Amino acid sequence: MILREAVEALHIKGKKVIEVEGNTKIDKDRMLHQKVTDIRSWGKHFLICFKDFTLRIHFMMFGSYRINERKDTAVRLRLGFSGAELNFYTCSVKLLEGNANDIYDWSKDIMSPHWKPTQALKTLKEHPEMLVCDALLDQNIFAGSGNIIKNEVLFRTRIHPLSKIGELPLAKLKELIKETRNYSFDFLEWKKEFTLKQHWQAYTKKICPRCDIPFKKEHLGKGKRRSFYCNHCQRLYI
DNA sequence: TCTCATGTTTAGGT
DNA sequence: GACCTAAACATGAG
Repeated sequence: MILREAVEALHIKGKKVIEVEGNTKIDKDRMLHQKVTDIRSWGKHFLICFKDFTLRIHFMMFGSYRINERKDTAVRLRLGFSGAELNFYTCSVKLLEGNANDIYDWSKDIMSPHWKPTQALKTLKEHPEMLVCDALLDQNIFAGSGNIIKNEVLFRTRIHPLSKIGELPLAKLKELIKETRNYSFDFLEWKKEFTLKQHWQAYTKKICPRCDIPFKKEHLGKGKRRSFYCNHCQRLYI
């Protein structure tokens, strides 16, 4: 989102790529002299659309970018335009064939204006055995959510990470969905202000700010990702 | 200096 | 095929 907004402000839409560089294995020359048709994002994917294909950038854990400046480290992909330059580092780069609208379901992107909570609800109901800690990391349900968001949303909604989706009362399930989007917007604002870390209530925390007892820290769910939670105030639905 | 982690894909095993 | 695990990526925080 932050990157997309920054790139939109460059007004490269309609402009042609005049320089490509970098150590990516993709056929980057395909973008040379091609006109950018759109700048988009879906979850953690950053997309630069061309007429017949789309460039997809995913920053994984350690990716970074620079706009109109360069880092000393090896560039994975550089796109040059007249008056602007984009540099991407240590990221996953891919060319997707066809139109992005045919590839991406925008209603699953938790920050999109096209986001549909009913869509998330429907998919969740199809997986009653799924653990909430897994659901909040599932990009097919909550595209854009990640491990920080998972921990913070479960703390805010007072749901234990090992709760089963099928055991949550409907109202609680709806609250979970709503709060995932809510927190994502807070996340975005705090990230822009460089105050994200200060606002963490659960993630990396040792003590529950609500009841002052020690948090549990465990690696839970399919991906064994870090979970910080309070055994006292986060209820286990099982 | 060392370990771990905002994430995903892929290769391999059972 | 379903399901799991480890590896790879490679930087920066604590």
